[in-house]
Amino acid sequence: MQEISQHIAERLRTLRRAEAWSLDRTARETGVSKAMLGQIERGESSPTVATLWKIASGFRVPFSSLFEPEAVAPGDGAASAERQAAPAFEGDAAGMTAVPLFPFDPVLGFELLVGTLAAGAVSESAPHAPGVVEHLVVVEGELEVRVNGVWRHLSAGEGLRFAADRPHAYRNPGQGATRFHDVIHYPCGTGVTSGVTPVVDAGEASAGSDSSSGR
Amino acid sequence: MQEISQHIAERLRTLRRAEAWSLDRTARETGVSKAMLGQIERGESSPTVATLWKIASGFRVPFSSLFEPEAVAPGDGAASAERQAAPAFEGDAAGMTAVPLFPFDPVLGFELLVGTLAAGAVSESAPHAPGVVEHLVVVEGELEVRVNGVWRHLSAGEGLRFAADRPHAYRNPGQGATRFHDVIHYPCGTGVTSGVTPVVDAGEASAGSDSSSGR
DNA sequence: CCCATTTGTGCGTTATAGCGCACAGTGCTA
DNA sequence: TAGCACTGTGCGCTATAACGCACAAATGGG
Repeated sequence: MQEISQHIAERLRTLRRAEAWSLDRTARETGVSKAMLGQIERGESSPTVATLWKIASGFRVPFSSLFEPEAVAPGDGAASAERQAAPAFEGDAAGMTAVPLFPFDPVLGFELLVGTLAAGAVSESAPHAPGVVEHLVVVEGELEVRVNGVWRHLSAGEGLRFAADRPHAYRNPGQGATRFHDVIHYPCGTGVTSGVTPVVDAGEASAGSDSSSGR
Repeated sequence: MQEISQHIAERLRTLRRAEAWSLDRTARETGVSKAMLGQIERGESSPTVATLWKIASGFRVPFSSLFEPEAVAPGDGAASAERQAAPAFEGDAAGMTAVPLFPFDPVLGFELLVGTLAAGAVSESAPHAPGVVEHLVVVEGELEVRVNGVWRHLSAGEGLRFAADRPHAYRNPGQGATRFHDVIHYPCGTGVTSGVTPVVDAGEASAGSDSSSGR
């Protein structure tokens, strides 16, 4: 039985637990037989897309959420609200620093870096994995970004969105250092260490971790 | 035949066209038979999850992308790289401004706002839709954010991640205005206008809307 | 306690997914 | 032209999804 089916099994159990529905009730709400629901939950069957659609409809959740990791529960985010300190200094030979303020979040599929570039410095960036998108916002100073061979100029407060999966570069044309925020989004299912095999967004959903309270 | 299967049919055709693969080649790459691939493309069959997994593996795309709208192609982002100007002024009675620098992007499921708060001002925020997560980064000044009844203090350069689907508030305890970036992520399948029925991200599934589930 | 109802599982049957294979159509080459 | 390789489709067979039903165990009420 494949990993994807294990994930769906777990997801269905979670949904059912959350609603406190019996298999019987779930069958009535989803239009999928009780026996089949049981098979799916035990990972004994690989349901068709049509069946999964019925299930999602019955639970009134987005279809894609059947394949997602446990969403950040309303309480969890607040409970684990983390104050990110100003990042420690970290630089490279090109006069460029790029320090994570919010590390890669596999659920949201993004990270936010604080970058700095010394006056006159140029920094080349190798392509990220396919599908990676960056949004830059200049906080202080001047910044130019080369995308598709074209240098684009950004002043403080200005931003630029571009596909980061091809070579690009940064340079600081100003007299002083520049500081910017770099929001990097990775395609769903990939992360900083991108793999090329399809992954269930669950990532490390090893289950068993919440056998108690629902949401 | 259901709409979901139509969507997957289209998605498979798109993937195959993009790679310029024949059914035969695709069968070899994915391990799914040529005949079955043909059935799926013609919407004559509702594939199981296991089969879809094989297909995604063969095309080396994230599993979830089979259900997503046309992803931004690697080239498109660069071609459509947009320079975002510093936002025009826009304020409210509480001394708070929140102006989009990058408007909501349905593919990435996020938006980035530039917020300002006058010295001493307090601004309450109603809960966003369930699952919405915010990341704040203070660019200039001091900012405090109330999450779960607890005020957290942030200085310039510091950040905070929190679930935004419950009441929260901002206030500026400093002597001067504060400026911050607000990165808002919406759960996949939802956006600024959230829906609770299962939707293929590609389209508008018509379904009775019963938002009492709170998911 | 007994009884009725509910719960989840297993089984056999039905429906359909998934397959290998044959075949008609197409394009290329000698 | 004929021969060959490739392409997508249809068909019949096999495997499995999905089902209804029976049943043992659990639960709750009188």
